[in-house]
Amino acid sequence: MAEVRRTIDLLWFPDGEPEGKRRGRRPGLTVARVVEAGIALADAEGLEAVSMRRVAQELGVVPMTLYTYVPDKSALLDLMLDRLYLEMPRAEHPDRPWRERLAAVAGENRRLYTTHPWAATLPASRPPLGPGLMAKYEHELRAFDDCGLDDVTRDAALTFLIGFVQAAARSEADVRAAEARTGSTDFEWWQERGPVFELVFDQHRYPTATRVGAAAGSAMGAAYEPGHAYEFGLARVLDGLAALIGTAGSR
Amino acid sequence: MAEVRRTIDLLWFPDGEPEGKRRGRRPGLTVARVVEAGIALADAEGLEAVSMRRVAQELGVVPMTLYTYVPDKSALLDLMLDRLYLEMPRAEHPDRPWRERLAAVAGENRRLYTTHPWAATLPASRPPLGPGLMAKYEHELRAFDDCGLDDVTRDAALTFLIGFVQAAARSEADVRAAEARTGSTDFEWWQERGPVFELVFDQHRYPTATRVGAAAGSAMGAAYEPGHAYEFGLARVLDGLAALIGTAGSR
DNA sequence: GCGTATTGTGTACAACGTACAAGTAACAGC
DNA sequence: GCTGTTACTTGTACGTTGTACACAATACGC
Repeated sequence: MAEVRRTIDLLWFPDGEPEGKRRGRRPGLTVARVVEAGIALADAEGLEAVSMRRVAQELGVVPMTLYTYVPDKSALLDLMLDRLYLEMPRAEHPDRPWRERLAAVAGENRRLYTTHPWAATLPASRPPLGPGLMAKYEHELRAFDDCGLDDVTRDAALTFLIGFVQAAARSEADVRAAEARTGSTDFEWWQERGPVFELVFDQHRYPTATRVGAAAGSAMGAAYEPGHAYEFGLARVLDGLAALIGTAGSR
Repeated sequence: MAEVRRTIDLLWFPDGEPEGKRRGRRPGLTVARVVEAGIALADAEGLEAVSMRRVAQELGVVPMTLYTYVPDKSALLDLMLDRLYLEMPRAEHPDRPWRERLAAVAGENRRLYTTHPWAATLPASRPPLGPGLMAKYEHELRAFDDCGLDDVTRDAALTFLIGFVQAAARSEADVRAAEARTGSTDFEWWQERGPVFELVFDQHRYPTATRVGAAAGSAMGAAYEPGHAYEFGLARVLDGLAALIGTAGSR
Protein backbone atom coordinates (compact mmCIF):
# COMPACT_ATOMS: atom_id res chain seq x y z
CA MET A 1 0.00 0.00 0.00
CA ALA A 2 2.79 2.41 0.89
CA GLU A 3 4.53 0.83 -2.07
CA VAL A 4 1.67 1.92 -4.33
CA ARG A 5 1.86 5.45 -2.99
CA ARG A 6 5.61 5.54 -3.54
CA THR A 7 5.44 4.56 -7.20
CA ILE A 8 2.56 6.91 -8.02
CA ASP A 9 4.42 9.76 -6.35
CA LEU A 10 7.49 8.97 -8.42
CA LEU A 11 5.39 9.13 -11.56
CA TRP A 12 3.60 12.37 -10.80
CA PHE A 13 6.27 14.29 -8.88
CA PRO A 14 9.52 13.61 -10.73
CA ASP A 15 11.46 16.13 -8.63
CA GLY A 16 10.52 14.61 -5.31
CA GLU A 17 10.70 16.67 -2.15
CA PRO A 18 11.39 20.39 -2.55
CA GLU A 19 15.08 21.21 -2.38
CA GLY A 20 16.69 23.02 0.55
CA LYS A 21 16.62 21.61 4.04
CA ARG A 22 17.57 18.00 3.62
CA ARG A 23 19.30 16.03 6.26
CA GLY A 24 21.58 13.20 5.30
CA ARG A 25 24.10 12.56 2.60
CA ARG A 26 23.45 14.31 -0.72
CA PRO A 27 22.12 12.07 -3.47
CA GLY A 28 24.54 11.47 -6.28
CA LEU A 29 21.82 10.69 -8.79
CA THR A 30 18.23 11.58 -9.55
CA VAL A 31 15.28 9.39 -10.42
CA ALA A 32 15.23 11.08 -13.81
CA ARG A 33 18.81 10.11 -14.52
CA VAL A 34 18.10 6.50 -13.60
CA VAL A 35 15.05 6.45 -15.84
CA GLU A 36 16.94 8.07 -18.70
CA ALA A 37 19.77 5.58 -18.35
CA GLY A 38 17.23 2.76 -18.52
CA ILE A 39 15.62 4.20 -21.65
CA ALA A 40 18.96 4.82 -23.34
CA LEU A 41 20.07 1.30 -22.58
CA ALA A 42 16.82 -0.25 -23.82
CA ASP A 43 17.01 1.82 -27.00
CA ALA A 44 20.60 0.79 -27.65
CA GLU A 45 20.61 -2.87 -26.67
CA GLY A 46 17.04 -3.95 -26.06
CA LEU A 47 14.98 -4.54 -22.98
CA GLU A 48 16.85 -7.68 -21.99
CA ALA A 49 19.98 -5.57 -21.53
CA VAL A 50 18.20 -3.49 -18.91
CA SER A 51 19.26 -5.22 -15.73
CA MET A 52 19.73 -3.39 -12.46
CA ARG A 53 23.42 -4.21 -12.63
CA ARG A 54 23.80 -2.84 -16.13
CA VAL A 55 21.88 0.38 -15.49
CA ALA A 56 23.96 0.93 -12.36
CA GLN A 57 27.13 0.37 -14.34
CA GLU A 58 26.08 2.96 -16.92
CA LEU A 59 25.65 5.43 -14.06
CA GLY A 60 28.98 4.53 -12.48
CA VAL A 61 27.41 3.19 -9.36
CA VAL A 62 26.95 -0.12 -7.61
CA PRO A 63 23.71 -2.02 -8.39
CA MET A 64 22.07 -1.67 -5.00
CA THR A 65 22.34 2.10 -5.16
CA LEU A 66 19.48 2.20 -7.62
CA TYR A 67 17.13 0.96 -4.94
CA THR A 68 17.46 4.30 -3.21
CA TYR A 69 15.80 5.95 -6.18
CA VAL A 70 13.42 3.28 -7.40
CA PRO A 71 11.52 0.65 -5.39
CA ASP A 72 12.29 -2.19 -7.77
CA LYS A 73 12.81 -3.06 -11.39
CA SER A 74 9.13 -3.15 -12.35
CA ALA A 75 8.72 0.39 -11.02
CA LEU A 76 11.69 1.47 -13.11
CA LEU A 77 10.04 0.00 -16.19
CA ASP A 78 6.82 1.82 -15.33
CA LEU A 79 8.72 5.09 -15.05
CA MET A 80 10.49 4.47 -18.34
CA LEU A 81 7.25 3.76 -20.16
CA ASP A 82 5.34 6.71 -18.73
CA ARG A 83 8.21 8.93 -19.69
CA LEU A 84 7.92 7.78 -23.29
CA TYR A 85 4.19 8.39 -23.22
CA LEU A 86 4.73 11.88 -21.85
CA GLU A 87 7.12 12.80 -24.62
CA MET A 88 4.96 11.61 -27.50
CA PRO A 89 3.88 14.43 -29.84
CA ARG A 90 0.11 14.91 -29.78
CA ALA A 91 -1.10 16.97 -32.68
CA GLU A 92 -4.82 17.74 -32.59
CA HIS A 93 -6.77 17.63 -35.85
CA PRO A 94 -10.35 18.41 -34.80
CA ASP A 95 -11.41 19.46 -38.29
CA ARG A 96 -10.22 16.31 -40.02
CA PRO A 97 -12.51 13.34 -40.76
CA TRP A 98 -12.50 10.62 -38.16
CA ARG A 99 -10.55 8.17 -40.28
CA GLU A 100 -7.62 10.53 -40.60
CA ARG A 101 -7.70 11.25 -36.89
CA LEU A 102 -7.59 7.57 -36.03
CA ALA A 103 -4.85 6.99 -38.56
CA ALA A 104 -2.89 9.78 -36.90
CA VAL A 105 -3.31 8.17 -33.48
CA ALA A 106 -2.15 4.87 -34.91
CA GLY A 107 0.81 6.61 -36.54
CA GLU A 108 1.84 8.27 -33.28
CA ASN A 109 1.88 4.90 -31.56
CA ARG A 110 3.64 3.35 -34.50
CA ARG A 111 6.33 5.98 -34.29
CA LEU A 112 6.71 5.38 -30.57
CA TYR A 113 7.34 1.69 -31.15
CA THR A 114 9.61 2.33 -34.10
CA THR A 115 11.80 4.54 -31.95
CA HIS A 116 11.56 2.38 -28.84
CA PRO A 117 10.74 -1.19 -29.91
CA TRP A 118 11.12 -2.49 -26.38
CA ALA A 119 8.06 -0.50 -25.31
CA ALA A 120 5.87 -2.79 -27.39
CA THR A 121 7.05 -5.84 -25.48
CA LEU A 122 5.87 -4.58 -22.09
CA PRO A 123 2.53 -5.98 -20.96
CA ALA A 124 -0.43 -3.67 -21.49
CA SER A 125 -2.22 -4.77 -18.35
CA ARG A 126 -1.54 -2.82 -15.14
CA PRO A 127 -0.10 0.15 -17.01
CA PRO A 128 1.90 2.97 -15.37
CA LEU A 129 -0.76 5.32 -13.97
CA GLY A 130 1.31 8.42 -14.57
CA PRO A 131 0.89 11.75 -16.34
CA GLY A 132 2.17 10.31 -19.61
CA LEU A 133 -0.44 7.61 -19.86
CA MET A 134 -3.20 9.99 -18.82
CA ALA A 135 -2.27 12.61 -21.40
CA LYS A 136 -2.04 9.90 -24.03
CA TYR A 137 -5.38 8.40 -23.08
CA GLU A 138 -7.13 11.78 -23.06
CA HIS A 139 -5.65 12.71 -26.41
CA GLU A 140 -6.48 9.45 -28.09
CA LEU A 141 -10.02 9.33 -26.79
CA ARG A 142 -10.62 12.77 -28.27
CA ALA A 143 -9.75 11.44 -31.69
CA PHE A 144 -13.07 9.57 -31.46
CA ASP A 145 -15.09 12.75 -30.94
CA ASP A 146 -18.18 13.04 -33.14
CA CYS A 147 -18.08 9.38 -34.09
CA GLY A 148 -21.37 8.64 -32.42
CA LEU A 149 -19.91 6.04 -30.07
CA ASP A 150 -21.00 5.72 -26.47
CA ASP A 151 -18.26 5.92 -23.87
CA VAL A 152 -17.86 2.19 -23.31
CA THR A 153 -17.65 1.54 -27.03
CA ARG A 154 -15.26 4.43 -27.50
CA ASP A 155 -12.90 2.88 -25.00
CA ALA A 156 -13.21 -0.54 -26.61
CA ALA A 157 -12.53 0.90 -30.06
CA LEU A 158 -9.45 2.72 -28.83
CA THR A 159 -8.19 -0.41 -27.10
CA PHE A 160 -8.72 -2.32 -30.33
CA LEU A 161 -6.85 0.23 -32.43
CA ILE A 162 -3.95 0.63 -30.02
CA GLY A 163 -3.81 -3.10 -29.45
CA PHE A 164 -3.33 -3.71 -33.13
CA VAL A 165 -0.46 -1.26 -33.36
CA GLN A 166 1.23 -2.76 -30.32
CA ALA A 167 0.78 -6.30 -31.61
CA ALA A 168 2.34 -5.38 -34.95
CA ALA A 169 5.23 -3.72 -33.15
CA ARG A 170 5.67 -6.76 -30.93
CA SER A 171 6.00 -8.98 -33.96
CA GLU A 172 8.71 -6.79 -35.38
CA ALA A 173 10.42 -6.59 -31.99
CA ASP A 174 10.36 -10.40 -31.84
CA VAL A 175 12.10 -10.51 -35.19
CA ARG A 176 14.75 -8.04 -34.13
CA ALA A 177 15.28 -9.79 -30.81
CA ALA A 178 15.77 -13.13 -32.54
CA GLU A 179 18.23 -11.55 -34.95
CA ALA A 180 20.19 -10.01 -32.09
CA ARG A 181 20.19 -13.28 -30.17
CA THR A 182 21.24 -15.56 -33.00
CA GLY A 183 23.28 -13.19 -35.11
CA SER A 184 21.45 -14.18 -38.26
CA THR A 185 18.56 -12.48 -40.00
CA ASP A 186 15.11 -13.95 -40.48
CA PHE A 187 15.88 -14.32 -44.16
CA GLU A 188 18.95 -16.41 -43.37
CA TRP A 189 16.92 -18.43 -40.89
CA TRP A 190 14.42 -19.40 -43.60
CA GLN A 191 17.13 -19.98 -46.16
CA GLU A 192 18.94 -22.33 -43.84
CA ARG A 193 15.79 -24.33 -43.15
CA GLY A 194 14.46 -24.42 -46.70
CA PRO A 195 16.57 -27.33 -48.00
CA VAL A 196 16.14 -29.44 -44.89
CA PHE A 197 12.46 -28.67 -44.81
CA GLU A 198 11.89 -29.88 -48.35
CA LEU A 199 13.28 -33.29 -47.46
CA VAL A 200 10.43 -33.96 -45.05
CA PHE A 201 7.72 -31.85 -46.64
CA ASP A 202 5.10 -33.50 -48.83
CA GLN A 203 3.83 -30.96 -51.35
CA HIS A 204 0.81 -33.09 -52.25
CA ARG A 205 -0.34 -33.27 -48.69
CA TYR A 206 -0.35 -29.50 -48.26
CA PRO A 207 -1.15 -28.10 -51.72
CA THR A 208 -2.54 -24.75 -50.63
CA ALA A 209 0.22 -24.19 -48.10
CA THR A 210 2.83 -24.99 -50.73
CA ARG A 211 1.40 -22.59 -53.28
CA VAL A 212 0.52 -19.71 -50.96
CA GLY A 213 3.63 -20.13 -48.85
CA ALA A 214 5.80 -19.93 -51.96
CA ALA A 215 3.99 -16.81 -53.17
CA ALA A 216 4.19 -15.11 -49.80
CA GLY A 217 7.78 -16.21 -49.37
CA SER A 218 8.96 -14.86 -52.68
CA ALA A 219 6.98 -11.65 -52.23
CA MET A 220 8.77 -11.27 -48.94
CA GLY A 221 12.11 -12.16 -50.43
CA ALA A 222 11.74 -9.88 -53.43
CA ALA A 223 10.55 -6.43 -52.45
CA TYR A 224 9.82 -6.88 -48.83
CA GLU A 225 9.15 -3.86 -46.76
CA PRO A 226 8.90 -4.68 -43.09
CA GLY A 227 5.92 -2.41 -42.56
CA HIS A 228 3.71 -4.28 -44.99
CA ALA A 229 1.85 -6.28 -42.35
CA TYR A 230 1.26 -3.06 -40.46
CA GLU A 231 -0.06 -1.14 -43.44
CA PHE A 232 -2.28 -4.02 -44.47
CA GLY A 233 -3.59 -4.53 -40.97
CA LEU A 234 -4.21 -0.87 -40.28
CA ALA A 235 -6.35 -0.55 -43.39
CA ARG A 236 -8.43 -3.53 -42.23
CA VAL A 237 -8.71 -2.14 -38.71
CA LEU A 238 -9.96 1.21 -39.95
CA ASP A 239 -12.39 -0.48 -42.31
CA GLY A 240 -13.65 -2.54 -39.42
CA LEU A 241 -14.18 0.55 -37.29
CA ALA A 242 -15.87 2.24 -40.24
CA ALA A 243 -18.52 -0.45 -40.22
CA LEU A 244 -19.10 0.36 -36.56
CA ILE A 245 -19.09 4.14 -36.89
CA GLY A 246 -20.99 4.10 -40.14
CA THR A 247 -22.39 7.42 -41.19
CA ALA A 248 -22.67 8.69 -37.63
CA GLY A 249 -19.13 9.90 -37.90
CA SER A 250 -20.15 13.11 -39.57
CA ARG A 251 -16.75 14.67 -40.09
CA MET B 1 23.23 -26.76 -39.72
CA ALA B 2 23.27 -30.24 -38.24
CA GLU B 3 21.39 -28.59 -35.41
CA VAL B 4 18.67 -27.50 -37.82
CA ARG B 5 18.40 -31.02 -39.21
CA ARG B 6 18.16 -32.45 -35.71
CA THR B 7 15.23 -30.25 -34.67
CA ILE B 8 13.31 -30.75 -37.90
CA ASP B 9 13.77 -34.50 -37.60
CA LEU B 10 12.44 -34.37 -34.06
CA LEU B 11 9.39 -32.53 -35.29
CA TRP B 12 8.58 -34.80 -38.22
CA PHE B 13 9.74 -38.19 -36.90
CA PRO B 14 8.57 -38.32 -33.31
CA ASP B 15 9.54 -41.97 -32.88
CA GLY B 16 13.11 -41.50 -33.99
CA GLU B 17 15.13 -44.47 -35.25
CA PRO B 18 13.25 -47.73 -35.80
CA GLU B 19 13.30 -50.01 -32.79
CA GLY B 20 15.33 -53.23 -32.69
CA LYS B 21 19.07 -53.36 -32.93
CA ARG B 22 20.25 -50.53 -30.73
CA ARG B 23 23.61 -50.48 -29.10
CA GLY B 24 24.07 -48.64 -25.85
CA ARG B 25 22.11 -48.17 -22.71
CA ARG B 26 18.34 -48.16 -23.14
CA PRO B 27 16.69 -44.76 -22.95
CA GLY B 28 14.56 -44.24 -19.88
CA LEU B 29 12.42 -41.59 -21.53
CA THR B 30 11.12 -40.60 -24.94
CA VAL B 31 11.01 -37.26 -26.66
CA ALA B 32 7.24 -37.44 -26.51
CA ARG B 33 7.27 -37.85 -22.75
CA VAL B 34 9.54 -34.85 -22.34
CA VAL B 35 7.31 -32.75 -24.59
CA GLU B 36 4.19 -33.88 -22.76
CA ALA B 37 5.73 -33.09 -19.41
CA GLY B 38 6.57 -29.62 -20.69
CA ILE B 39 3.03 -29.05 -21.92
CA ALA B 40 1.49 -30.35 -18.71
CA LEU B 41 3.73 -28.11 -16.66
CA ALA B 42 3.01 -25.05 -18.79
CA ASP B 43 -0.72 -25.74 -18.60
CA ALA B 44 -0.62 -26.13 -14.85
CA GLU B 45 1.79 -23.41 -13.79
CA GLY B 46 2.53 -21.22 -16.79
CA LEU B 47 5.42 -20.98 -19.17
CA GLU B 48 7.77 -19.45 -16.60
CA ALA B 49 7.52 -22.68 -14.61
CA VAL B 50 8.90 -24.62 -17.57
CA SER B 51 12.58 -24.72 -16.73
CA MET B 52 14.82 -27.59 -17.69
CA ARG B 53 15.28 -28.33 -14.00
CA ARG B 54 11.57 -28.41 -13.34
CA VAL B 55 10.66 -30.56 -16.35
CA ALA B 56 13.41 -32.97 -15.37
CA GLN B 57 12.10 -33.11 -11.84
CA GLU B 58 8.60 -33.94 -13.11
CA LEU B 59 10.12 -36.86 -15.01
CA GLY B 60 12.16 -38.05 -12.04
CA VAL B 61 15.45 -37.37 -13.73
CA VAL B 62 18.38 -34.99 -13.41
CA PRO B 63 18.24 -31.80 -15.51
CA MET B 64 21.03 -32.65 -17.92
CA THR B 65 19.31 -35.87 -18.92
CA LEU B 66 16.83 -33.90 -20.99
CA TYR B 67 19.61 -32.84 -23.33
CA THR B 68 19.81 -36.39 -24.63
CA TYR B 69 16.31 -36.05 -26.00
CA VAL B 70 16.16 -32.39 -26.94
CA PRO B 71 18.95 -30.12 -28.20
CA ASP B 72 18.04 -27.20 -25.95
CA LYS B 73 15.16 -25.41 -24.34
CA SER B 74 14.05 -23.49 -27.42
CA ALA B 75 13.76 -26.76 -29.34
CA LEU B 76 11.61 -28.14 -26.53
CA LEU B 77 9.31 -25.14 -26.81
CA ASP B 78 9.11 -25.66 -30.57
CA LEU B 79 8.14 -29.28 -30.04
CA MET B 80 5.55 -28.34 -27.45
CA LEU B 81 3.95 -25.76 -29.73
CA ASP B 82 3.89 -27.96 -32.82
CA ARG B 83 2.30 -30.68 -30.73
CA LEU B 84 -0.52 -28.31 -29.78
CA TYR B 85 -0.98 -27.32 -33.41
CA LEU B 86 -1.12 -30.95 -34.43
CA GLU B 87 -3.85 -31.74 -31.95
CA MET B 88 -6.14 -28.85 -32.84
CA PRO B 89 -9.50 -29.96 -34.25
CA ARG B 90 -9.92 -28.85 -37.85
CA ALA B 91 -13.52 -29.04 -39.00
CA GLU B 92 -14.01 -28.20 -42.67
CA HIS B 93 -17.06 -26.16 -43.67
CA PRO B 94 -16.69 -25.72 -47.43
CA ASP B 95 -20.36 -24.93 -47.96
CA ARG B 96 -20.55 -22.16 -45.38
CA PRO B 97 -20.16 -18.46 -46.22
CA TRP B 98 -16.68 -17.08 -45.87
CA ARG B 99 -17.43 -15.08 -42.76
CA GLU B 100 -18.49 -18.16 -40.85
CA ARG B 101 -15.43 -20.04 -42.04
CA LEU B 102 -13.10 -17.29 -40.84
CA ALA B 103 -14.97 -17.04 -37.56
CA ALA B 104 -14.47 -20.78 -37.16
CA VAL B 105 -10.73 -20.44 -37.75
CA ALA B 106 -10.57 -17.65 -35.21
CA GLY B 107 -12.55 -19.75 -32.77
CA GLU B 108 -10.21 -22.71 -33.17
CA ASN B 109 -7.25 -20.50 -32.35
CA ARG B 110 -9.13 -18.88 -29.53
CA ARG B 111 -9.85 -22.29 -28.05
CA LEU B 112 -6.18 -23.24 -28.36
CA TYR B 113 -5.15 -20.20 -26.37
CA THR B 114 -7.93 -20.63 -23.85
CA THR B 115 -6.74 -24.15 -23.13
CA HIS B 116 -3.03 -23.32 -23.30
CA PRO B 117 -2.59 -19.60 -22.56
CA TRP B 118 1.19 -19.90 -22.59
CA ALA B 119 1.11 -20.71 -26.31
CA ALA B 120 0.01 -17.14 -27.03
CA THR B 121 3.09 -15.75 -25.33
CA LEU B 122 5.55 -17.51 -27.63
CA PRO B 123 6.92 -15.35 -30.45
CA ALA B 124 5.27 -15.88 -33.82
CA SER B 125 8.46 -15.34 -35.79
CA ARG B 126 10.59 -18.38 -36.59
CA PRO B 127 7.75 -20.82 -35.89
CA PRO B 128 8.21 -24.58 -35.42
CA LEU B 129 8.32 -25.95 -38.96
CA GLY B 130 6.64 -29.18 -38.04
CA PRO B 131 3.63 -31.20 -39.17
CA GLY B 132 1.36 -29.39 -36.74
CA LEU B 133 2.07 -25.95 -38.12
CA MET B 134 1.83 -27.17 -41.70
CA ALA B 135 -1.54 -28.86 -41.16
CA LYS B 136 -2.79 -25.75 -39.39
CA TYR B 137 -1.56 -23.43 -42.14
CA GLU B 138 -3.06 -25.56 -44.90
CA HIS B 139 -6.38 -25.80 -43.11
CA GLU B 140 -6.61 -22.10 -42.31
CA LEU B 141 -5.65 -21.01 -45.82
CA ARG B 142 -8.45 -23.14 -47.22
CA ALA B 143 -10.95 -21.16 -45.16
CA PHE B 144 -10.20 -18.31 -47.59
CA ASP B 145 -11.20 -20.34 -50.65
CA ASP B 146 -13.55 -18.53 -53.03
CA CYS B 147 -12.87 -15.16 -51.45
CA GLY B 148 -11.28 -13.78 -54.58
CA LEU B 149 -7.99 -13.00 -52.88
CA ASP B 150 -4.66 -13.55 -54.61
CA ASP B 151 -2.18 -15.76 -52.78
CA VAL B 152 -0.10 -13.00 -51.24
CA THR B 153 -3.18 -11.21 -49.95
CA ARG B 154 -4.64 -14.46 -48.70
CA ASP B 155 -1.55 -15.02 -46.59
CA ALA B 156 -1.62 -11.45 -45.31
CA ALA B 157 -5.29 -11.74 -44.39
CA LEU B 158 -4.71 -14.96 -42.50
CA THR B 159 -1.75 -13.46 -40.67
CA PHE B 160 -3.93 -10.50 -39.73
CA LEU B 161 -6.75 -12.69 -38.45
CA ILE B 162 -4.51 -15.05 -36.51
CA GLY B 163 -2.44 -12.18 -35.21
CA PHE B 164 -5.49 -10.56 -33.72
CA VAL B 165 -6.51 -13.74 -31.91
CA GLN B 166 -3.02 -14.23 -30.56
CA ALA B 167 -2.75 -10.62 -29.43
CA ALA B 168 -6.04 -10.87 -27.56
CA ALA B 169 -4.88 -14.08 -25.93
CA ARG B 170 -1.57 -12.49 -25.00
CA SER B 171 -3.37 -9.70 -23.21
CA GLU B 172 -5.36 -12.17 -21.20
CA ALA B 173 -2.26 -14.23 -20.50
CA ASP B 174 -0.55 -11.07 -19.25
CA VAL B 175 -3.42 -10.52 -16.85
CA ARG B 176 -3.28 -14.05 -15.57
CA ALA B 177 0.50 -13.98 -15.23
CA ALA B 178 0.33 -10.77 -13.22
CA GLU B 179 -2.31 -12.28 -10.99
CA ALA B 180 -0.22 -15.37 -10.42
CA ARG B 181 2.89 -13.30 -9.72
CA THR B 182 1.33 -10.85 -7.30
CA GLY B 183 -1.41 -12.96 -5.79
CA SER B 184 -4.01 -10.26 -6.38
CA THR B 185 -6.50 -9.87 -9.21
CA ASP B 186 -6.58 -7.05 -11.70
CA PHE B 187 -9.72 -5.79 -10.01
CA GLU B 188 -7.92 -5.59 -6.69
CA TRP B 189 -4.99 -3.89 -8.39
CA TRP B 190 -7.22 -1.09 -9.68
CA GLN B 191 -9.11 -0.85 -6.42
CA GLU B 192 -5.90 -0.45 -4.50
CA ARG B 193 -4.68 2.33 -6.80
CA GLY B 194 -7.97 4.17 -7.14
CA PRO B 195 -7.80 6.19 -3.91
CA VAL B 196 -4.12 7.06 -4.28
CA PHE B 197 -4.63 7.92 -7.90
CA GLU B 198 -7.42 10.40 -7.18
CA LEU B 199 -5.09 12.36 -4.93
CA VAL B 200 -2.84 13.29 -7.84
CA PHE B 201 -5.35 13.19 -10.67
CA ASP B 202 -6.85 16.41 -11.97
CA GLN B 203 -10.28 15.70 -13.42
CA HIS B 204 -10.43 19.03 -15.21
CA ARG B 205 -7.21 18.43 -17.01
CA TYR B 206 -8.36 15.11 -18.46
CA PRO B 207 -12.15 15.48 -18.86
CA THR B 208 -12.62 12.85 -21.56
CA ALA B 209 -10.37 10.37 -19.84
CA THR B 210 -12.22 10.88 -16.58
CA ARG B 211 -15.64 10.35 -18.11
CA VAL B 212 -14.78 7.47 -20.46
CA GLY B 213 -12.46 5.80 -17.98
CA ALA B 214 -15.20 5.82 -15.36
CA ALA B 215 -17.72 4.38 -17.81
CA ALA B 216 -15.35 1.69 -19.01
CA GLY B 217 -14.25 0.97 -15.47
CA SER B 218 -17.73 0.52 -14.09
CA ALA B 219 -18.81 -1.51 -17.12
CA MET B 220 -15.85 -3.73 -16.39
CA GLY B 221 -16.61 -3.88 -12.69
CA ALA B 222 -20.31 -4.55 -13.13
CA ALA B 223 -20.94 -7.32 -15.61
CA TYR B 224 -17.51 -7.92 -17.01
CA GLU B 225 -16.94 -10.90 -19.16
CA PRO B 226 -13.28 -11.40 -19.92
CA GLY B 227 -13.90 -12.21 -23.56
CA HIS B 228 -15.49 -8.87 -24.35
CA ALA B 229 -12.43 -7.33 -25.94
CA TYR B 230 -12.07 -10.45 -28.07
CA GLU B 231 -15.69 -10.48 -29.24
CA PHE B 232 -15.60 -6.78 -30.01
CA GLY B 233 -12.30 -7.03 -31.83
CA LEU B 234 -13.22 -10.10 -33.84
CA ALA B 235 -16.33 -8.39 -35.17
CA ARG B 236 -14.21 -5.42 -36.28
CA VAL B 237 -11.61 -7.72 -37.84
CA LEU B 238 -14.21 -9.59 -39.85
CA ASP B 239 -15.84 -6.33 -40.92
CA GLY B 240 -12.46 -5.10 -42.01
CA LEU B 241 -11.84 -8.22 -44.07
CA ALA B 242 -15.34 -7.90 -45.51
CA ALA B 243 -14.39 -4.56 -47.00
CA LEU B 244 -11.46 -6.32 -48.65
CA ILE B 245 -13.31 -9.37 -49.86
CA GLY B 246 -16.39 -7.42 -50.87
CA THR B 247 -18.82 -9.28 -53.03
CA ALA B 248 -16.16 -11.45 -54.60
CA GLY B 249 -16.64 -13.89 -51.74
CA SER B 250 -19.57 -15.59 -53.37
CA ARG B 251 -20.32 -18.19 -50.74
C1' DG C 1 31.60 17.51 18.31
C1' DC C 2 27.55 14.63 18.37
C1' DG C 3 23.32 12.39 17.20
C1' DT C 4 20.52 11.41 13.32
C1' DA C 5 18.91 10.97 8.77
C1' DT C 6 20.05 9.69 4.26
C1' DT C 7 22.78 7.67 0.59
C1' DG C 8 26.24 4.32 -1.00
C1' DT C 9 28.49 -0.39 -0.80
C1' DG C 10 29.60 -5.49 -0.27
C1' DT C 11 28.07 -9.85 0.43
C1' DA C 12 24.77 -13.40 -0.12
C1' DC C 13 20.94 -16.40 -1.98
C1' DA C 14 18.18 -19.01 -5.05
C1' DA C 15 17.02 -19.65 -9.71
C1' DC C 16 18.21 -19.97 -14.66
C1' DG C 17 20.43 -22.55 -19.18
C1' DT C 18 23.88 -25.55 -20.27
C1' DA C 19 29.21 -26.91 -21.11
C1' DC C 20 32.06 -30.51 -19.63
C1' DA C 21 33.74 -34.75 -17.73
C1' DA C 22 32.90 -38.80 -15.47
C1' DG C 23 29.95 -42.80 -14.44
C1' DT C 24 26.82 -46.55 -15.86
C1' DA C 25 24.15 -49.87 -18.56
C1' DA C 26 23.44 -52.61 -22.68
C1' DC C 27 24.78 -54.58 -26.85
C1' DA C 28 28.50 -57.04 -30.57
C1' DG C 29 32.18 -59.89 -31.25
C1' DC C 30 35.22 -63.04 -29.35
C1' DG D 1 31.89 -64.95 -19.74
C1' DC D 2 35.00 -61.17 -21.18
C1' DT D 3 36.03 -56.90 -23.43
C1' DG D 4 35.27 -52.85 -26.30
C1' DT D 5 31.97 -49.71 -28.07
C1' DT D 6 28.04 -47.08 -27.80
C1' DA D 7 24.37 -44.61 -25.65
C1' DC D 8 22.17 -42.79 -21.74
C1' DT D 9 22.73 -40.65 -17.02
C1' DT D 10 24.77 -37.80 -13.65
C1' DG D 11 27.49 -34.19 -10.77
C1' DT D 12 29.83 -30.20 -10.86
C1' DA D 13 30.62 -25.67 -12.45
C1' DC D 14 30.05 -20.90 -14.54
C1' DG D 15 27.97 -16.71 -15.36
C1' DT D 16 23.58 -14.34 -15.20
C1' DT D 17 19.35 -12.44 -12.83
C1' DG D 18 16.59 -9.44 -8.84
C1' DT D 19 17.11 -7.95 -4.37
C1' DA D 20 17.39 -8.74 1.10
C1' DC D 21 20.43 -7.40 4.61
C1' DA D 22 24.10 -5.44 7.29
C1' DC D 23 27.29 -1.92 7.33
C1' DA D 24 30.05 2.30 5.83
C1' DA D 25 30.18 7.04 4.35
C1' DT D 26 28.38 11.68 4.39
C1' DA D 27 25.89 15.90 5.63
C1' DC D 28 22.74 18.57 8.50
C1' DG D 29 20.54 20.42 13.23
C1' DC D 30 21.91 21.11 17.54
